[in-house]
Amino acid sequence: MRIVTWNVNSIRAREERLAAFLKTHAPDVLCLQELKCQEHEFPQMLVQSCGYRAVLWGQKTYNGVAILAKEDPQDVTRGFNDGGDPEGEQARFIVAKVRGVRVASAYFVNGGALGSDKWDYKLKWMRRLRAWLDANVRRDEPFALCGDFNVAPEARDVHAPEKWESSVLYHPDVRKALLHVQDFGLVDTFRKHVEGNVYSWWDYRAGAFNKDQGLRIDHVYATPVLAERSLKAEVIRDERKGQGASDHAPVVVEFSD
DNA sequence: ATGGCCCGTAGAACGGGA
Repeated sequence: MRIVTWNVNSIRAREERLAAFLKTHAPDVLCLQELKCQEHEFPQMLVQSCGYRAVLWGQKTYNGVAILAKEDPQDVTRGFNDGGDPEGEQARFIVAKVRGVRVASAYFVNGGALGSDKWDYKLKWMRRLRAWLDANVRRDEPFALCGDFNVAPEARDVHAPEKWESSVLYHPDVRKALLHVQDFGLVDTFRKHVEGNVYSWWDYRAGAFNKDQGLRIDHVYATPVLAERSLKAEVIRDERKGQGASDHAPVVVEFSD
């Protein structure tokens, strides 16, 4: 069972690439982030013509998450439903069950600038995620937390750690917040299989991709019972190449059935 | 060379991303 996470940076701008990706890589589960569209604008017909079913939580302009699978995703829930967003929760979290595995597609908060309101919201959102895990996931069930975490966990996940330490993606405080999420009992499955400097996001500017100046911020974390089934992991770097690419590349982790 | 882009919403630049 191949699970993929991919921040598409607008689903409508990525329709051709999405169809080609589904045909070429045929994942069993594809978690998408940053749809940037409302539910009625999502390309359901295209997805179905590729042999997939999609469940999603859309939002106008910003955010938006989806889970695609070859069969209908089951037991779908959207958001934390914890009352943590008085003005309405942002579309950043969707969970569904596919072939016995519960999968979450999460779009963590970026965080703007250090010390900003968005930064505070990011850290708070991650604490809410941990609380959601505590209340909704059993440590002995096969569960995968997939998505754009907007956090690079370790120095080897950052092309220039000393420079990025003062950014919202790699600041010590946000790494600590991620560890608190992980301490629920989740394994960074990618690092079971790949050592060294491998990235999943590169800035559009400055030829960052060609210079491989990236960060690994897209992840597939799993409960131990699922993580022990992981067989291999890779970043599909080809998807970041050429015209019309998202600034994120898909991350694939393959599990035994 | 320490800056370089892309997307959606606009209906021109601007907010936002990372």
